[in-house]
Amino acid sequence: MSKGEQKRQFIIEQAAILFNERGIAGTSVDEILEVANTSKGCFYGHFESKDELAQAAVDYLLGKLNDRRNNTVSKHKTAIAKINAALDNSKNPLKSYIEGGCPIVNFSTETDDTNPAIKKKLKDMVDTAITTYANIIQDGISNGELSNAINPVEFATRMMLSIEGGNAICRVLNSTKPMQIMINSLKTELASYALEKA
Amino acid sequence: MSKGEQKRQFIIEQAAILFNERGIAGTSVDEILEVANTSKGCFYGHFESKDELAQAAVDYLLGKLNDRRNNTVSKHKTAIAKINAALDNSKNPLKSYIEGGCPIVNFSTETDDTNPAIKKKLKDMVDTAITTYANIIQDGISNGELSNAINPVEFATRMMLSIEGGNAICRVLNSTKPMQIMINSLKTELASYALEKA
DNA sequence: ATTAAATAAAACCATTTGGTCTGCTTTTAA
DNA sequence: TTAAAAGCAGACCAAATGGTTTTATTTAAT
Repeated sequence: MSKGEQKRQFIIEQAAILFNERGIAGTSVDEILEVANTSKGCFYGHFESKDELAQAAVDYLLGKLNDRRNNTVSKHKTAIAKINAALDNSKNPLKSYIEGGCPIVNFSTETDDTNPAIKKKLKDMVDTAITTYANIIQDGISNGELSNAINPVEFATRMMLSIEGGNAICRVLNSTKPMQIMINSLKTELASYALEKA
Repeated sequence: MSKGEQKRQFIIEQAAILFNERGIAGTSVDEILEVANTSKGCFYGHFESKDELAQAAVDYLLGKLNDRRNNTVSKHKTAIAKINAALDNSKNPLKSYIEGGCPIVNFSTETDDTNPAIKKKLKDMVDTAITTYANIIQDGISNGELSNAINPVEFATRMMLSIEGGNAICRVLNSTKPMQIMINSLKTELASYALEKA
């Protein structure tokens, strides 16, 4: 990676934090320059506009989410272990591995009516996540780990909803408890579908 | 209500829609003047600053939420009917009775790091809602409608999480299905705690 | 009819916004 | 080693921002 590419990447990463914390409209280019330790000349040498940076920053954050999920899931063998581990990824919404919390819920409101390109990125991300979880559960049914009484898409959807809701609510309440309650509940429910090993 | 008070209220209501849709930082005073059909002289006659209006707009939106919940809940007699009706209030996140969707999740991100006064309002609102739902369930247990196997606070918390998550996810996906799936699931779960009438 | 409140219109201000341009410095590849 | 390319700092800009004030007109209550 050339020096320029490094700088560009650094700007993206630093801006992503601000965008994720305060929103895109709520973050000025000057603030970005400050945290990225750079100048306007440099900035506009790398990006055509603030919006181009916003797109890149969202890509970066969603990519991080994606990597983390794939990584987590691939570390485990059984469907239950995979889902449980995925849930645990969201254990602490107040101190997330992504500064500022989950970008899906963070950007959804702001971009819903104003930035269709980013909205599309978020949609794809949610679709991918739900599909991933549903497939894991479906595999679990197929190989006899889980009862076919569980509905994969339904469970995956509820899981996604709860995680995102948990992110928002926990931040508002300044407490991780709601998320913990919800994770435990989903884990218990999932375990109840486990079949005895024949 | 005097004419001036009417105008002030009208400005609040119109601004609330914009704030709720695009965020506070994402809405300019000039845009507000336009939708409220008024002038700066009039605006600053009623509000000291944009922030004062933002506070008032959030109060207005949360008040609407509160009224709706109280109204819904009081219309029904049994705990199950009350909770089910409350859930149905969020049935269609894409066409909510509050334009722009649920203000809790809409404002939570933007104000979390930037506006402690509004953050506090949101927190109080969430606390109130969870407590209300938990009390309804507790009453249901007390009067023999529900099994004491249900944990009121836990159920109320998960309910709140799911509703808010549903609001965000449905808007991202441009579909009401996730919310419907979740509502049905919670209704079924709640029904499973119903005791036979002796 | 009188008076006070409400409103519109517009000029005005300081600051901030996103963005451009010039020119100096550093990389980098031949 | 050196020249071209890339990177970068900072002055600069026009437009928009939030906010203020003045002046004049309209409306509503007494």
